[in-house]
Amino acid sequence: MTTAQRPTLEAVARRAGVSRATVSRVVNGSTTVAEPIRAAVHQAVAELGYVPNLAARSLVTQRTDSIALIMPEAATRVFSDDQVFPGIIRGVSQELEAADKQLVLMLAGSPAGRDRVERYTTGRHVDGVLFASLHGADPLPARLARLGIPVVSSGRGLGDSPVPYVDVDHVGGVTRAVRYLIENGRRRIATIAGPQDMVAGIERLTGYRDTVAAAGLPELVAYGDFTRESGAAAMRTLLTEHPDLDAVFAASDLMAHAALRTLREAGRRVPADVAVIGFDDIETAAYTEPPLTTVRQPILELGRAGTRQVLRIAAGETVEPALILPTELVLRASA
Amino acid sequence: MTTAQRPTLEAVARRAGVSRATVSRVVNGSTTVAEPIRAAVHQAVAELGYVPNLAARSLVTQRTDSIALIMPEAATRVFSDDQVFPGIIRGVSQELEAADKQLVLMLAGSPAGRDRVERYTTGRHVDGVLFASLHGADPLPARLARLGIPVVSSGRGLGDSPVPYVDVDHVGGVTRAVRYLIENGRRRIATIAGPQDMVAGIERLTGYRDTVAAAGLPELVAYGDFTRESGAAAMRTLLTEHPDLDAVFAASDLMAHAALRTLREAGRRVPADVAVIGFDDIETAAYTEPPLTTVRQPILELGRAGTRQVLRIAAGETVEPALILPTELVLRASA
DNA sequence: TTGTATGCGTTATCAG
DNA sequence: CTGATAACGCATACAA
Repeated sequence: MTTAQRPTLEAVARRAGVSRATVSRVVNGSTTVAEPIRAAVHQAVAELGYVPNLAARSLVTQRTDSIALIMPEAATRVFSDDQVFPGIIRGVSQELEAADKQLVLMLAGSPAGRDRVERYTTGRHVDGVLFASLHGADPLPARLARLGIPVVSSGRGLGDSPVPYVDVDHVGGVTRAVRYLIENGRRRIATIAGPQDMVAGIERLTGYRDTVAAAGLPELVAYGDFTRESGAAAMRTLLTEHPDLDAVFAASDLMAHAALRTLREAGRRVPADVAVIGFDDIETAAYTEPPLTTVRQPILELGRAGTRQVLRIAAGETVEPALILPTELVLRASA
Repeated sequence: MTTAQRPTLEAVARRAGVSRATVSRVVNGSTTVAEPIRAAVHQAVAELGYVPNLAARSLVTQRTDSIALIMPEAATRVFSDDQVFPGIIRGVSQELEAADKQLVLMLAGSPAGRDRVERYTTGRHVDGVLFASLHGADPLPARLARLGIPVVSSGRGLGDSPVPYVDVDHVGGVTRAVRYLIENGRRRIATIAGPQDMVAGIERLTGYRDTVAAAGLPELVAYGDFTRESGAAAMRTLLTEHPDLDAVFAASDLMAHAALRTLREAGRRVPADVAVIGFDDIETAAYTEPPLTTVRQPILELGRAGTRQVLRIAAGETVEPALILPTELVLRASA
């Protein structure tokens, strides 16, 4: 069933009494076609319900008008209640819509997924590739770039790769947050760090370390992986090891949210006893109890900027090897 | 730059000293190839870094090995902090990964976006289409189906369309929730209804209406659009119009979350003064203050089931016109 | 301005 | 089991 034989250029040409080439010109908006002929072709197209076969077109034009967004991350992780990935997707989507390109979303958590991604992109099914949420020193971006595929990374990867990237100012944001805590008299400032195989995790920890060290304060560190569960566990650890802490900087809002609850369960008042600052400024941050003071990163813009870079490379332009977007401390009630 | 001329079947064939046909057989895993030749071809493929051109393959096979997920919804809406869309994407993604197909995500909020979607899908760039979050009586699914494109809707659309769908048991879930409130002595039960241009909004309201009516209780209704802001506004309206209400059923967890906060701001204790039940069971529900009692819908499974149906249709099988997944009342502290 | 002819890279049909 | 060869549907250089 299905597959009601679709009309081809040839069919339209016969119906309109012209050649295939002419139909092709009309369909692609060439201006060098006489008005009456153009009208006849348009009518034939409408009558037959002709739609160009994109595979055939790609074959000759060498373009697909679609861009891949690759997240080397299990789907589970990408779509937890973390707003970061959705935000990036949204930014990418906006920018592609403006450019009239299609978004091909590829989650590459498993090894099989990574294979698929590689086959698909190297198979020239997309005009460019945007990576997001790189772990460790992933060799895939550089490999694709070497094959001549336009590729950009949204959020820097580990190691030095020749792939252009867009990222936010992690260190700057964290520094402002920790300084704010210090200025408000906090002296036992702990941190719930993010995963240390990601630049975001590493740099946010660096920002914390440098700032407390500069103030002559001790380092109180526990590790999480940006999720709520890991944040709760890390907060419990911190409370056990450093019961006298008076502030916590969490490397993600989800971990901060969990810390808030864990602190309350432990009988600590926020911010009276312990001040809490997060990182991200996801929507939920305004609805926690108390509302969360946090470092806002321009997630949407991260996706948009990355996409613009890919499109520019695909168009043959050259782009800046790095683009850093600003972060900002958003004051609410938790610190 | 870029475009380092990619090797073709032809090149591999020359290098291996065989014909194109043979290379094609090896690449596609045909068993009718002598072992030494197969080895030679594999080596040539590896040496040249050959990757099949997917457009060319599609052109002849009439398949693309990719499925489109269409959300007729502005990106802003899809990726707010609502967990529903991400959950569906995740389910679809899992199922497609298992089937070794690619996911093409299409947000079609704007009219231009809808055009793109139509061109792209009718252009045979995908083997099938899954719709999610239909508004009103969207004619697009039926139109695509008429063109012979395998299409399924995840979440039913309004009006009677011949398109197969997968949905959850909205009415059943809401009925259980409202009955639970009644059994616990609540008598002034209000609802914050969802958008009435969506089946999910309509049916959840219906479930509420039927259940309170059957118990001889009054209908106290305010409307929202599933978002937090709309939930807060609706809650304020309800408090003004029915200050004596003792329970609220909100048609989404986000609206329930906002209701929780609005009630607290109004000096009402939850659940002592007012019981609150939501719908969805997003992750945040377990972290609200107090933790939210809610109707869980199997979001992930909604995506997975829909995807399986599309794949089956694309494989030439016929599928059930409707598939209804169960919902479940999850008791926490808010009711 | 329009038509003709060719090629894009594969797969599939047929002989051999 | 392998190799020619013909589609697949379109865009474009070139000719008219």
